[in-house]
Amino acid sequence: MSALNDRSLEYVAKYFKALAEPMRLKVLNALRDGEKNVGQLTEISGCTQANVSKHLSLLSQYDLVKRESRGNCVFYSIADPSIYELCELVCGQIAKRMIAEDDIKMMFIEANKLQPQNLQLIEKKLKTG
Amino acid sequence: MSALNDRSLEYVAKYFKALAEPMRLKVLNALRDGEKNVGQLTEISGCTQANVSKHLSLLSQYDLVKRESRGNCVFYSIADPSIYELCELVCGQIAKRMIAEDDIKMMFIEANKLQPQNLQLIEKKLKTG
DNA sequence: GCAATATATAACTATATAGTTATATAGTCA
DNA sequence: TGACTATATAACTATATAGTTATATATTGC
Repeated sequence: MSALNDRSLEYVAKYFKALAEPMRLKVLNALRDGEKNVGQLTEISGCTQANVSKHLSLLSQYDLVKRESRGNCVFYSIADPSIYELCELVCGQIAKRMIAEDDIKMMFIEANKLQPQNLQLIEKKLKTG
Repeated sequence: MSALNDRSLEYVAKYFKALAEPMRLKVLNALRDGEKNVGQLTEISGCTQANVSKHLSLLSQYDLVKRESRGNCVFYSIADPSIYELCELVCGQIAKRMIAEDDIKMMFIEANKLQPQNLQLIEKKLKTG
């Protein structure tokens, strides 16, 4: 990434964007333990089949998943396991942050003698900064 | 990422989203060789100062950059160099793909005895799949 | 205090896209 | 062939956000 031109930056950005969706991450996560068909992924994801298909189409477009139709079904699988490295890197950083957040929460609770039920308020406070 | 709940997935997705913008990648790239102030980043990015400030604010929110105001200026720097690992991973995958694309282009040109000027048509074709 | 500079924010527009429902397409089995 | 199942797509709505211009907020030096 020493001398990336604008076109390359757009390409990289689009790649990150493909991973920047909770539902798509959920699908990719579901494919960790092997291929699944659209029906299974629909059930796991908890949203409509149409939506899952659209996400799979996008993931396919970026070569993040492989598509193979067998009989009546279409099976999807991870195209390149190295995307999990990406996720792990991100998760590592986020884990640190979550722990930090939890620390803040604990301190907040201590300091204000709050009931755990009031955590929602704190969450809100943390979100808005 | 073995048992990520929905909240965690959202968190990871948001993190990727912070990196899913060409302009933000440009800024991060500009910070590779050390801190820069907003004015410098504005010049490098080629967009308005307001826009750069907004992007920096977002990057700051995700702890991707550090903020330090000295005198009249505000200097930003990379908070955690490991984001470049992420980018490198992505770039590696994209590089493969770009080369593949170029190969297709060459074959296409050969096969159709096209003039290089007609590359736009091919680009379009490749985009639409 | 006042002018000048640097950065941040508010208000707005335009665009992209996640999600929905309804429908089309393709494969299976009688 | 026709009913049935599985997947993909079209059309639409709602929402998020990148970018803009104009303005507010600091900070410096006079």
